[in-house]
Amino acid sequence: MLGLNDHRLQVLLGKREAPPYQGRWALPGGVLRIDLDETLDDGARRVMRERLALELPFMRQLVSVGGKYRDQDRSPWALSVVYRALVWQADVKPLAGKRLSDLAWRDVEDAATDVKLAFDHRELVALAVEKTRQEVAEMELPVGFLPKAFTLGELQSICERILGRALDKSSFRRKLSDRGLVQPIEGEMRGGANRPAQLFELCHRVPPAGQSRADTGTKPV
Amino acid sequence: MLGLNDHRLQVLLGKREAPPYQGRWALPGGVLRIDLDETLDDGARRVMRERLALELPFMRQLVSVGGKYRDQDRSPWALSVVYRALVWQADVKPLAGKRLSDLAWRDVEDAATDVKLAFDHRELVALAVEKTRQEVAEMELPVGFLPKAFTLGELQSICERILGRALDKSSFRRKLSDRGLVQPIEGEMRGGANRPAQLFELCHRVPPAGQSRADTGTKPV
DNA sequence: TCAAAAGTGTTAGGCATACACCCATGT
DNA sequence: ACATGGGTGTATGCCTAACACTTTTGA
Repeated sequence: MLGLNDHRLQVLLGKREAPPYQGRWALPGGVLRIDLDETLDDGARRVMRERLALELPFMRQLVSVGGKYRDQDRSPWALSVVYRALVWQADVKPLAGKRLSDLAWRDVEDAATDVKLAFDHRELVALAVEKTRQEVAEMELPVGFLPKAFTLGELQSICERILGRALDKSSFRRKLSDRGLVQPIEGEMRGGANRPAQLFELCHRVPPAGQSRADTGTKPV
Repeated sequence: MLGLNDHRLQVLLGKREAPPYQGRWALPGGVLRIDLDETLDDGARRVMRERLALELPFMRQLVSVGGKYRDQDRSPWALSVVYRALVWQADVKPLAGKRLSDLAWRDVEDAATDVKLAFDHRELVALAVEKTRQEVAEMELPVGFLPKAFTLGELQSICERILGRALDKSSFRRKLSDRGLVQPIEGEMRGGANRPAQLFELCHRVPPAGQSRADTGTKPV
């Protein structure tokens, strides 16, 4: 669970109440319920719903890890399917139920280098951050993470916070329009203390029949 | 299991003897043995070893799929962790044991569009091919798939067969040397019916401390 | 009038494609 | 001699980072 606030990208960690790794920070998770979950994705959504009372549209399976010694105090073999979610921290009121004594947002840079996390969760955090940044760098916009309407400045700021670095305004906007990812709405707004900004929304249509950008790996010879 | 022959990239399919999907072609698989497999990767290796009597160095987990109705004739819930392997067809003598009545190599283009494959295996084939091609296009060389020594012509031919399209010789070689992926060996060879070719091997060292190519997503501002 | 953010245009350089060209060997 | 594949150089064009510039509002 990666969360964005006004400043930076963070990851939600919980402190484990019981062994293994008692007292260590870990990624929150849950167990699959074959009576409730029709698919893996369903299970991931259910766990998030139970924990956060929130419907998460932008979840993505990252990897599965499993092994004999993964959780040997409780089971002879354990398999975890790792999902990533993206949320606004402001939208979320996570509650430390279950087996966690505490919950906290932690900077991703921190967590990805903290060798004291439980299990292999440090690597998992690093993987999630890397994948997410790669997606944003390639302009796969974090759908479901965006409001219905946003200004280009806001969008850029979101991407910058996820990437952890500044972007060039002009290049950013050209890329957006070249690939036809967003379109203006007719109600402009956002006039805080300066020039008002045009509002945009996502284009969910297929790239409009033309050519522009296929990118299915089919490069010319 | 993707296999390369002198001409093209193919995928190994088996014909199912029993329901579900009796008589349909499917990707060969096996069940995890928590008494034998210490990790998921171990399990994947063991299944391949049992089926092909071959140690496969270049396996990669692609995705996990699971659901209530995935294999409902045999189990109320089924989870599959999908791996991809790359092999030389010539090195492999697969035998149709277990629950398969037949085995065959099939062109990947074919299989990835054949709606009659069992389960969701058409999508899985398409995914495996896409990922593999993307790796090759980005010059993540198929390690373990290459002989210890090879000529640049051979390497290019391998990549071309995987990608299913021709590559430019000059660009291909420049990319290799720019990124320091291969290095020449001092014993040259391969003089069939024309000029002999220098033999190369992979560089497994980290990019030699300099800068050249970091590519951890850290682009300049 | 000034600050601050929106919005647009231009330039320079890196990278990859495409192509042209020589080299060495067996037939 | 010539066909075949090895090996190398070069130019064109695209994409993008970098930056300069104008516009519009509130204070």
